Amino acid sequence: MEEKFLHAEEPEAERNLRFQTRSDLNSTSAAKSFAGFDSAQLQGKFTFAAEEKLKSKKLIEQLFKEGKSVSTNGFTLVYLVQPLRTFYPAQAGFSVPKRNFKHAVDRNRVKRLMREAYRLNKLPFYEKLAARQKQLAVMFVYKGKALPTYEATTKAIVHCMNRISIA
RNA sequence: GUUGCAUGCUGCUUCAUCGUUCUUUGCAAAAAGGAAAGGAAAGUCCGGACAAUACAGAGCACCGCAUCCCGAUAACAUCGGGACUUCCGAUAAAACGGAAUGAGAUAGUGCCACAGAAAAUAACUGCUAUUCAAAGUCCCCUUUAGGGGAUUUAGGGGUGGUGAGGGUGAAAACGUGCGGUAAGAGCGCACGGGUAAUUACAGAGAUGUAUUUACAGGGUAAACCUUGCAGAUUGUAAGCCCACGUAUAUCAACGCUUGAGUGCUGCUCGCACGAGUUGAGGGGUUGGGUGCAACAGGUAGUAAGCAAUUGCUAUCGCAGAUAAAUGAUGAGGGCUUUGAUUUAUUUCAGAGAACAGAAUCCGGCUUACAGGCAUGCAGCUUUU
Repeated sequence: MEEKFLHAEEPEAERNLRFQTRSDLNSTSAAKSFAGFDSAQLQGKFTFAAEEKLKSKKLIEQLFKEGKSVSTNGFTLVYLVQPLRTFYPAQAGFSVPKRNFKHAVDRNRVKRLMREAYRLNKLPFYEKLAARQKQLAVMFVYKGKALPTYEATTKAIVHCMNRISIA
């Protein structure tokens, strides 16, 4: 991936400098730049690496404060256009409120289903974002009260991702 | 054989595809290999380890505990062995078995559903004394309408006395008998029972037996509370380190060789260093590492002990996330169950799989739990 980035065109790299944060510059980790993203690399790979997860507490707070949302069938997708410290076009998190599921076992089950659905269906979403040179912070929240099935979850997640409109 | 209850153990499995976290090999990358939730990980109710802060002593508050003896343990409110009290079961009575039986209801306050007159001390009702009115009966006087006296009352009103008769309740003011009284009452007496204390004896002790004295006291302390005993507070988001960042933003105090402060120390003295130090406030980071996975450690054997448990030997390395990994999907095999089928749990088809997810770590306790296995008890049934 390192080499691929070095081959990237000069003007495009320059243009994307604004996506890099100060900490990126300090660590001089060029691999973390969004500029190096190439969807062809991920073709046929359904990974979900640590860098694709939404982990920063600050960012999550900002997301819920300023983000827009789309929902289907109890699944809500909160998203925010925001420069990230990764070369992936998006970072995703999954959440299930304690209110509807009392036991941790059930919450974990729903989160795992959502993560699986996202992992297997994220590629078209990534390509769409990469084409427009945008990075997105994304959080899926399940607000239903019954345990969803695998099929229903997949359907809803894909539907949510398709409905997002990026200015 | 079957059903139920109790206790203990167990807590489906294999493969494929695509992933996640940690880790090993590797300079690195790519890649390959290895490991990855529980008996309760839960509740957070106790006890510790670890850490920071505080600490002369005493008291208050708060929180917890509650029969006795011995033992186990790092420790405990836990565990083991034995004993006592109370209650329940069992029995003719015991023996025996079981128990969320365990300071105080005689310090005080509160509460006691439904029913019942009434749930704690009074009222109602009843009983009873007296009185007023009324009515009846009898007698007397004047007279034909009244007056006076006596006496009576399952009825009415007033003033007292009385306490458990009211049969409802989980529980009704010690029980039975005699006396006593206007009527009654532990008001008195006899016998019996209860509570508290004294003394004696038995016992290691809880306690038991006897004696004497006093008392009348419904239950509830898992309602507050009282007594005794024990306890510093906080909680791994503790704490430590690094990075980032501001050092002359600003304000205050003390000090600049007449010595602020720092180090040594628990403190004082003393010695050394010595020009800044401390506080407020503002700004920045809200990242990474460590804590943090080797132990009161697991497994097996063996020895000691009634047991809890402990010693010794061998062997194993067994989660470490942080918006939080340990997964998703598919197929098969066992298991349970339903329907059909068969000589046959033989075959076919469908359905189901509990409670529940590490968050610093251990020892307990409590609560939840489908199915399976083992043991014990009880009921029913079959055979002998």
